[in-house]
Amino acid sequence: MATQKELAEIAGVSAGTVSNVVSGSTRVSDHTRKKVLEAIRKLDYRPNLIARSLKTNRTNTLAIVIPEITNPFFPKLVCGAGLAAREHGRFLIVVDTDEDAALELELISILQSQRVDGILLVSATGDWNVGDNLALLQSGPPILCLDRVPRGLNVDSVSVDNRAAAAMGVAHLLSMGHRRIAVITGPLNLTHENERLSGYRQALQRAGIKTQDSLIWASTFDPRAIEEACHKGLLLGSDRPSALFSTNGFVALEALRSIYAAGLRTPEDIAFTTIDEIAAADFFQPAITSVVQPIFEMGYRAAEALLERIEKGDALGAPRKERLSPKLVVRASSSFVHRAPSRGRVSNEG
Amino acid sequence: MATQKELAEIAGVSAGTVSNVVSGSTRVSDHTRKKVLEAIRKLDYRPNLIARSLKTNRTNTLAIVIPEITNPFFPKLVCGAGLAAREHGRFLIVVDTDEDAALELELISILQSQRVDGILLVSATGDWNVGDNLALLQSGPPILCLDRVPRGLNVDSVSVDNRAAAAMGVAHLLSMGHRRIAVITGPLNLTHENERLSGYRQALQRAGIKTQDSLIWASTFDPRAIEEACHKGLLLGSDRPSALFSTNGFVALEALRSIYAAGLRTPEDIAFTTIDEIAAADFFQPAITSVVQPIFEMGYRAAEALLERIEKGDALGAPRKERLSPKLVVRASSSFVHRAPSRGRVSNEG
DNA sequence: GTGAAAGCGCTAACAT
DNA sequence: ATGTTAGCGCTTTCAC
Repeated sequence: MATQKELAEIAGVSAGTVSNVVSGSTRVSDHTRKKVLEAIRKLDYRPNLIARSLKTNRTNTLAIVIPEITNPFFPKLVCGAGLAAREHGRFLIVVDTDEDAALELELISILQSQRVDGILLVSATGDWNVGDNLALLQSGPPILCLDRVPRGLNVDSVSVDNRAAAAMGVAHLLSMGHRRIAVITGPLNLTHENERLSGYRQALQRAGIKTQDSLIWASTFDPRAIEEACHKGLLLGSDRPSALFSTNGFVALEALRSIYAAGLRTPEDIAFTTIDEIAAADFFQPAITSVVQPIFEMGYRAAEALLERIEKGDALGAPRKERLSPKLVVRASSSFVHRAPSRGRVSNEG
Repeated sequence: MATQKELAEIAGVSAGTVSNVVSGSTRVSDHTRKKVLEAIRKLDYRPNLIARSLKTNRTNTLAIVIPEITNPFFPKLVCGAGLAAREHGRFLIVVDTDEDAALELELISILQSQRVDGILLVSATGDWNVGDNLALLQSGPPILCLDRVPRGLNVDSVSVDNRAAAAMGVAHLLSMGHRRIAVITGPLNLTHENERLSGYRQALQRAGIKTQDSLIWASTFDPRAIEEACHKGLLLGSDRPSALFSTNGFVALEALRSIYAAGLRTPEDIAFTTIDEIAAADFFQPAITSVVQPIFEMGYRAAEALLERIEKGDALGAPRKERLSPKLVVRASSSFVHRAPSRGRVSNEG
């Protein structure tokens, strides 16, 4: 691949002048510019950004690190961040950690070594105080946590008010007349899942209802674990909760699978509400009530905030924790249906 | 951020020795190694990959360029490619073009300037002969086209046998007794969509059935366009096709929306089969018959093939066109149901 | 307006 | 085994 030096020779000018044409920093006469552009065309010249970055100490690149690209939640986040990055003339690269904390650490380290200008992190790690990796993150280009805000990482963050989101959904179920409401969560070592569980407790407490451990189904992102938790919970028979609240879309889809597999219907046998819209949501009959997060906006806003931090650095002051508001979309799955105790039943019919 | 020079000073050795410790190329005595490692820890040193790449002329990075990260098809591709890249010690970055040909070109150009070692391209551009951008792609790091194989880009490619995939699906509908089969496609300027249409024609021809233009619903990736095409086609009343074949998962989901919105059922009112599994497929009642592509494997194989090209270069010979085989998964939506002509009806009931 | 030259951080060939 | 040095391709003073 051609270099500026080669261009300079062909165009009969100095390398510095070529650089001025390419990056447009200094004024160049129309005549020489033309000659240089001609040479560029002839040699298929592409500026070597590696060399430029080494010199200028910036890459014009932002990275977003996500745990699981196949979970439809994250692509939406990426889209928002991508738009903001582009609007600010930056390039956004996406990296997938496969929900693996060790891989996440390695990839972040590479990105830092790559000298990206900043990193948007949706961490698979709930607590960065564990281990001695924290120092690595504190030095280097700015990191902003989005969606998930791990403990021990004192950086900017943009996330949804998770506690309010859950409280909102559970309060809605309460308002529909439900009193025996179960919650199913993802891994509780993740702060946002924890916050959502706490929102569930809060809503019940405000309604004067005592939380029961048997109604808190703490699970993981493993479909089998979710199925197991649901199966156990749904087997309660006439003691079965009248409503189930899921703390995220991935778990929700698996939970619905279990509910249907058990031959139960929403909302007749068990009412259902979840945080996040589930995939192909409009095909569900009846439609699923959801607490909707502004995912795209969260990505967009996060990239904006990260860029501000990059530009201003410490002048921006201490880490800024931004929270966006979710909103409730009421549909049919959360209704209250009077139920005779005897109706409770579990089957494996498809 | 610390440099090797600074490390050298602290450790009381030369910069070259530090480099040897960091990159492990030459043997270093345990004693000096220890001193250097100590300094690395103390200064939070992260090697500057920019500088390394400038020197070594490789970045250890592969890029995958996809048209639309929110379409669940592409994340699966990314996963496969990511695994292969990791297994070969490379870093994979993902870039989204938003199905925009101009943006795609710009992003590829940046990646080339970034000197990634190779690019996996799922192009939004059907024909690279148009315009004068071809030269840009031919020079620079190797590109491999996957899934979609645009015209005019003479590079390695890995894709599915699209013609066979469509022929397989349509042949299945024929075997179920359907004779009047419509097809709905994405944009036909994309070669893979074209190949699939051609597979549809082939299957009908083999069965001795003449294709009718009114049964070929050429659409785009715009949901409204798909809806319109379906609406028009489904309005045919008693003349309505007895089966609909969709050439991809995105279109399929929108088509099903239209079918249901028209108050029709699969397969009773219109049988349905599609290439690709649709999102939340197992929730559809009856389940949707699909021609399934080996998406993950395609991504994996593509990254492998690209790496071979990177290692061996022209020694590998002319561009290699690899085709993977799809397979048919028969479910309930494709059955044949005898239909009284009068049953045809269109409504807007939800 | 243009050219000459230094240097970004690193690797690798060579010298010791 | 370790130090010295040149140079990757670019930007950016500083002269002219």
